[in-house]
Amino acid sequence: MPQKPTIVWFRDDLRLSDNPALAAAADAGAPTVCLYIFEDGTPHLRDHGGASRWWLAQSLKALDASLRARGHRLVLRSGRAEAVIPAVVTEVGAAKVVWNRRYDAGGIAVDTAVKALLKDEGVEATSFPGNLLREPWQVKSASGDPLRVFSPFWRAHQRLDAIEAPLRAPQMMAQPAIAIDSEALDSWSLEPNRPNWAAEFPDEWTPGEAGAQAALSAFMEAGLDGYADGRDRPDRPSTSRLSPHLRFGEISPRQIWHAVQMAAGMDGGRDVAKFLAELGWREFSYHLLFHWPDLADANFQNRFDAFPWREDKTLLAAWQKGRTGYPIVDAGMRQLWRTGWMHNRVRMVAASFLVKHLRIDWRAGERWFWDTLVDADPASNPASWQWVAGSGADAAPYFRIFNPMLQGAKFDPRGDYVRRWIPELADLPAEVIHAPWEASRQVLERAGVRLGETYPRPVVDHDTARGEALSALAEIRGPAHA
DNA sequence: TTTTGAGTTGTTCGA
DNA sequence: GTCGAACAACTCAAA
Repeated sequence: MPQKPTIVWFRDDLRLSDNPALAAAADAGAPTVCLYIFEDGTPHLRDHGGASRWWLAQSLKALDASLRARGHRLVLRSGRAEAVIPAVVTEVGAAKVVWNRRYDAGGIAVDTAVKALLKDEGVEATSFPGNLLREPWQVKSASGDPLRVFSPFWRAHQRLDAIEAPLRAPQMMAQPAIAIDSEALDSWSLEPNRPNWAAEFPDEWTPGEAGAQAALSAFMEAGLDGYADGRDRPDRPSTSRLSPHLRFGEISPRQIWHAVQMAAGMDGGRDVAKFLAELGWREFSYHLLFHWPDLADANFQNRFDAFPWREDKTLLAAWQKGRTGYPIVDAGMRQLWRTGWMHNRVRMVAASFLVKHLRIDWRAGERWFWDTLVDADPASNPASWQWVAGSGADAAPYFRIFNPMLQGAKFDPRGDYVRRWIPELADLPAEVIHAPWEASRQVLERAGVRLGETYPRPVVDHDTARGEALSALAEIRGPAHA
């Protein structure tokens, strides 16, 4: 009598190494069925955005290829997990289902319901921690409460037990005896066509576990040294670009943590500490999402419920298309559209511009990023938008309004980043490239720039917009009301 | 128990 | 030119 199979339910953990659910299944020696469910359309779950759908398609192909190299395959199904899981359990006669946890309210609700359904059927269901360094509820203040400020959170996080070493990919996984139907990936229409706006994505990215490991190695070779300062420079390749790999769990934070610690020796150093703190921000975002489940919908500070946001479709569209007339903002928005990613420093400037200069609700920006970022993350995206808006935990001071010209001059001093993404400004000298409207007529003419024709004039005046933002913020000043 | 100081990412103004 | 102060309100931990 062969052992009954175990179903490994893959979600945002599309990797074989350091995958606790997969390792547990393999160690138990039962035949392993590797399953992915496309759950879009499930109520209270957030559907993938467009760029995420592209990445997901590539990542599923990569995972399937790795499994096939081991004589396995990835079984694809779509629909609601509460229906799909019991159906597959019946089809294969599984005795057990395992998965790695997720932390958004909708996902938790689905997983809890699935677990209950399986229990009723006498099928074992076990979830594992695999996608964070620590479970969100493990980090607490001295009084046992969740933390709302990053620094105390990160200190408390680091005071806990050492981070365990990552798990190896399973050597052996027994095959199920029967063939299992799989849907065709193409039938999900994850990849765009007419137009194929992702045409340039493959030049930028290698989704999948091998691509993630390669990105980590490349970063440790070239980017980690000098990271503390270099990470602010969008004109340089000095960030890890691991975010989409982490988003889909092609690499675990624990693998990154250990690789970087190993490379740095025990004492670390400023660059390593700064980089690991970025993992800390991801942990903090999940901590917030777990304890405040409506993070993507509701102002963390409810006094912002009274903020006089502007509904202006024209301005929102100008921002989305990279046509605000502020080069650093537009370069970022165009990088986002073309590559599915934007440098972190520019994200802050572009987000601040939408929220403060245009006074458009941060949720509109959050949704745009959700749709266009390959790393669109259910925790980091809303947490960071709220941080920029000033409505979030650990709020930025309300008076912190990024000046796009100063930010450009400081972090893209030669203008190379702007030139790369806004070719119509490529011939402008560095002195005026972050404020073309201040250039003389001759300089503009020599560079072939006609403001209002080849490149927009600023959609708002910085000083005016700043003043208006400050008075709008003054309106909602004062203690938060319960 | 109360107090104190610091808190990812900034800008402007006036001396 | 440089430099420090000012720009809220609140959380958290150390003293």
